[in-house]
Amino acid sequence: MGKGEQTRQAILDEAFSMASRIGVGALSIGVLAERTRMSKSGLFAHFGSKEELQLAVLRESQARFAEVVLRPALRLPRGLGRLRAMVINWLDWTRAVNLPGGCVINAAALEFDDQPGPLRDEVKNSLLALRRTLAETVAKAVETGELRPDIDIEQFVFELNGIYQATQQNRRLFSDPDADRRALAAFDRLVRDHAVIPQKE
Amino acid sequence: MGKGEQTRQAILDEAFSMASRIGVGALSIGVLAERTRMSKSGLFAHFGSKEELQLAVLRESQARFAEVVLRPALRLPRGLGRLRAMVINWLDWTRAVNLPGGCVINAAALEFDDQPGPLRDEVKNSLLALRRTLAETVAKAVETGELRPDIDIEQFVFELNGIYQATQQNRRLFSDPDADRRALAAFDRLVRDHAVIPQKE
DNA sequence: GACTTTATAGAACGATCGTTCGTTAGTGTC
DNA sequence: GACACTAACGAACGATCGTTCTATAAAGTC
Repeated sequence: MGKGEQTRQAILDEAFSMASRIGVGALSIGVLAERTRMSKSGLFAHFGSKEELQLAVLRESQARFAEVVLRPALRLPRGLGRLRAMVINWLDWTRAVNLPGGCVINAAALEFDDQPGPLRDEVKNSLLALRRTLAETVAKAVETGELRPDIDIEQFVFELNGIYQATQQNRRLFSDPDADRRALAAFDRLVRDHAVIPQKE
Repeated sequence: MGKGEQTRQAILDEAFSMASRIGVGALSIGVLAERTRMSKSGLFAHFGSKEELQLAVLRESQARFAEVVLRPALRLPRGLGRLRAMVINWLDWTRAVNLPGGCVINAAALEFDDQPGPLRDEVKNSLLALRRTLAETVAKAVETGELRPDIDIEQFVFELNGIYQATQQNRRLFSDPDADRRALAAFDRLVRDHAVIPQKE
């Protein structure tokens, strides 16, 4: 890795953590330069524009997500176990990757959802990709015979996302110590309602 | 209503709609003055500080929410019907109140969840109040004998919030026409799983 | 070690930020 | 019609914004 690539990565690291706290939109080149002990212009040269920097942060986030959440889960045998692992990784991946301020992309989704442009597109594609992966994982739990073949997979993913969002809000805004437990309870109910063998409780 | 109060309200209207699109944090006094055809200083005088303006927007949002979502539902007889009405009002209250960019407070929750200060506190209190109202409404559906007496009400509200968040993301970011249907499906499943008489499908 | 390429710094740009000040215009009261 | 009070303005403040230059220092290549 050349010198340039190295500092670029260092900048990105700092930008990543900063964006997690204040949002991608509120990133400032001046402040970022201060934190990385560089000149504004020196830092700027690595990206060419603020928007490009923001995009880089979003891509960085996506890459780490794939590394920390998806990859480990996809190494497990397909089926409910893999799905469950993926969801659990997802629920607290921001801890695993040292993101003090929560998922950058998820926050950006609300920030840019009605501001057309490259940033919004990047966010959209990221989240769309995640949904596809989740959908495939659910589909495979159908193939293994653990989930019913007639389930609405889109609906299933929709509800998974709901669980994630609710968990994040409880954890981050309300510091709720029960957030994890609630998330798992919701997930279990979701699975139970779509399992092949209906289990009375 | 005096002249001052009148323009203050006009400013707030514009700020409200603007904040819904770009976020409370990105509000700018200069831009806001332009849009309301006032001078920056004239506008500024009504609030004294930017933060006070932002707080006013959050309070405005809370007031409208109570008016449009809670009040109509609370006039219905207590029980599942009221709960359902409340949730339905909640799900698209931003349309009813002409908020092109989605709920201001909900967006602010993600924006400020790790930035301590008055804004965060205001958001937190708003959402906490909503949760309390929802919890009471659920509790009354237990009293009427429609929901089981042993249910975990906090968990129920947790999942309601998940449904809301998922619906908003599907609608706003992905322009999903099925968002409403999915939300109702999730709500019905939630109710069914906690109803007094377990209904096989 | 000379040479080319890359990386960083420094200074300045015009624009916008939130805020302050002094002043003018408008409104309501006696 | 004089008076007090409120509402709005215009100009300016210092700070910061993203960006563009030009120049210097470092790294990589032969």
